[in-house]
Amino acid sequence: MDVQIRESEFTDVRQIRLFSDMKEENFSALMQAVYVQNFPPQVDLISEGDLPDFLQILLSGGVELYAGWEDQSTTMAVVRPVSTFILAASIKDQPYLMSARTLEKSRIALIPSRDVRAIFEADTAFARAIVTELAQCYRSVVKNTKNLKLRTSRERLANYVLRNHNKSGRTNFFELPIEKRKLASLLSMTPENLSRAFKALGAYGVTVNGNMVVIEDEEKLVAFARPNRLIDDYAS
Amino acid sequence: MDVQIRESEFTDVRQIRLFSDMKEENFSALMQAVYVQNFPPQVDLISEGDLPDFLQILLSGGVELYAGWEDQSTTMAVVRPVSTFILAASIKDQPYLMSARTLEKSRIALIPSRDVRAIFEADTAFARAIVTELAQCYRSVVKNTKNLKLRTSRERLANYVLRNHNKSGRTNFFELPIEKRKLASLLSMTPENLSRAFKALGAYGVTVNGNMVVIEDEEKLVAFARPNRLIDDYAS
DNA sequence: TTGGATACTTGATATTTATCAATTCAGCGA
DNA sequence: TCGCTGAATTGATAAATATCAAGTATCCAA
Repeated sequence: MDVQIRESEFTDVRQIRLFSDMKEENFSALMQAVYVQNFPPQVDLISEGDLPDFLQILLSGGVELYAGWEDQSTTMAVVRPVSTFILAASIKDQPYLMSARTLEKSRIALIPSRDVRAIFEADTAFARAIVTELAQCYRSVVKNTKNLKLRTSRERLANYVLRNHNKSGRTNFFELPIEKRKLASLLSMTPENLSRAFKALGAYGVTVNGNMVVIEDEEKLVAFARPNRLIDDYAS
Repeated sequence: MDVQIRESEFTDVRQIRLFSDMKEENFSALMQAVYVQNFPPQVDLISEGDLPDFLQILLSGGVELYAGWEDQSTTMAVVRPVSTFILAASIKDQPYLMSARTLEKSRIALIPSRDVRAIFEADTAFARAIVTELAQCYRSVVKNTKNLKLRTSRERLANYVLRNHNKSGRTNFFELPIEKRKLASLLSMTPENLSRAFKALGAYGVTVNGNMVVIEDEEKLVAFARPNRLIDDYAS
């Protein structure tokens, strides 16, 4: 089952912020402990409540983070390569607050949490990178909370469209990276409501055909969405 | 305006997790840079979007963290002594995502962010403590997101009541620590809706009189609220 | 103690969002 | 290519939540 990490993936991992400044010897030590697995779509990787044995790094594919309560479930985030997930639980050695499953065929590197914590003690650059990464994660969740608390579902969708529009190079179209029902859950709405919200954005020059979203009049959409850097800017 | 930090406060600060394991010399160095200010109620301490000059430590009183978008505003959290706030922004040297104002007469210690970052480099125990603290903050916000996305406003209120009930030693009553309209905003509802939600909890043995909340039948309330450790447990 | 400001409550109504049911559509394996 | 399955859409309705408009209670300062 387990496979060797590929040379190109080794380089990819080295380049993500969390590892880029580490001493070579410490990075090598971590990579010694790594093992890589391939997963088909829709496979559960971790379950909320479990204890974190591994820090996971998504090398290719896509992962959904979701959470449940009673008989409900909601999509919390979507992880794209190359990036780590469930860092906070690994560091604190506390139970996961979210579950994770693959969205597509995915390759994932696993580093024993124990090793992460060990190297953290030994490598100041790594420690600093972890702090930066955690602060970044924290800020992302705060932005998401503001998005949820201050906007209606239509406004959330409009800003989601704008963010993806920018991410995909400001061409006037982009492809939805996830199923609509997952997008609905991510934006805290029902699929029916999402469908109607997309229709409503027609008035601001947005048309949808399957996964394809076309922005015909960015200005109009911006006027409606009123994006804000303290909510929608992922970088800061 | 500025005043000296008191001996007892010095001890209080030393005891919070963030500082408890630091080397004595580094802690002293940080405390050299500290200055303390007294604020009346309803004073703005920081504004979202500003750059973080200081790490702030609430010594006594209470602070509200809030955020706005367009002409709306929402209470994001309430900070109680002794604890730090806006740590993530200070560490990342990025603009605040939230504003802060005093709820009551408060004493606040301010440490220049620069000094915090300097000592962070020098003291491993401090670095580790910051990581733990940030991971904790991150997990709190994730729990809050789950609370928002998975529960109705009544369920959020019921669980809020239970959490405060537990915090206040499981006597069958407690006093609301903030105004109802702030509580409403914290729980993402209108004051009118909060008022009605409290009434609805009457069916589960909750009665409210001014700030006093009485829990007559904990079991009934628990059956309705269905608290969950991955949402409502602040410790883990 | 008294007046005024402000919070809180209550009722009526509007808006937003969810639910339920019925199609329609799209992808995929036989 | 057909037919199956699950996703997406659409319409009708219900529930949750917000808004608006009075009123009532509470707190604080003169």
